[in-house]
Amino acid sequence: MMDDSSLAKPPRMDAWVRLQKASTAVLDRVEAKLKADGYPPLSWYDVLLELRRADQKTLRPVEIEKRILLAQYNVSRLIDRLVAASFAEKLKAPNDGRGVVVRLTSQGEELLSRMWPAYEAAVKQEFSEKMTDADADDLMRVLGKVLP
Amino acid sequence: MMDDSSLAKPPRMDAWVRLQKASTAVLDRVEAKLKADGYPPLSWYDVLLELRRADQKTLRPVEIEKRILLAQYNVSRLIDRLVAASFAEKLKAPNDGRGVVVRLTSQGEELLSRMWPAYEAAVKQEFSEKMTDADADDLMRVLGKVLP
DNA sequence: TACTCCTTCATGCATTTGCATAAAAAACCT
DNA sequence: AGGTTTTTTATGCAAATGCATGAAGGAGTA
Repeated sequence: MMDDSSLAKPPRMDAWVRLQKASTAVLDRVEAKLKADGYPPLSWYDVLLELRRADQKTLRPVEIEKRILLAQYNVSRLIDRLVAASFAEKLKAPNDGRGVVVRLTSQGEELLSRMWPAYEAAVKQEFSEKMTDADADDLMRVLGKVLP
Repeated sequence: MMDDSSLAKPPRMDAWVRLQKASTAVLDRVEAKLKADGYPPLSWYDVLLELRRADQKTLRPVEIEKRILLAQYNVSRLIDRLVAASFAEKLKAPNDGRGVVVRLTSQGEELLSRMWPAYEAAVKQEFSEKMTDADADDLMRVLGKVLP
């Protein structure tokens, strides 16, 4: 992940490499646990959670795209999968002939409730348990600097 | 990415969410820059770099699998793509009839050299520049706790 | 040796992603 | 109003990924 041509220690490049390794390692393990328990991918959870938080439990796809980190065409297809699984429904957007509106269904809410304990437990075991609150604050502070 | 059912602040769950968002956001931007300059994905760079570091610039696929974070079948196919692009070559492994050995080619080395400045610049702009060395040390320390 | 088990690597098939583009309505001109 | 640009969403096709499985050699053991 990095060159070693410069002999002076480049702590920020090391940090970059570790950031990528650590985050994907932990994410892989958390997703693996959820899948082992029969749950869908975390991206499903993320979208449904945004819907639950939203006014009327309803969002435009564009809004979903802004909140989670997915390309437009991926959001479009993820929504279709959620609809096919009855966790959300698609309605015509009022006041905008192009648009669509996605609404959380009761089955979607039920999935969120059922999934949360497993999700929380997995994150706890793979992540939270291994650090202190002060560590978490450090992460929040530093990572806040690189966000959009 | 998280529930809000508990009112007490859960700083470590927030940190988990931010870790995922920040790392994918920055990675996306770095990869986008590299692609815009006509370079292959970072996973190619990662493998070639491991090869360059290795004895004889040669590694078994299993070793690659351990060093980077990819499933066995993905490593197998990534290697095939590298070979097809002449950045690496596959040879029969000595002393192991099953095995294969992957060796960096001169074109692979050349790609590494050419790609490094673009890669470093992108990481600098999207990541390093936004924090201090002390911040990077904090990241190293905390993320080190959650690694394998 | 013969048997079983493990490791290493590849691959067919289904799902997901990326890329380019299309279609349709809105928004913004002049 | 008429014309151009932008926004919103979907989709065909190619590439990549995940999953299950297979093939073939190595390792251990009786």
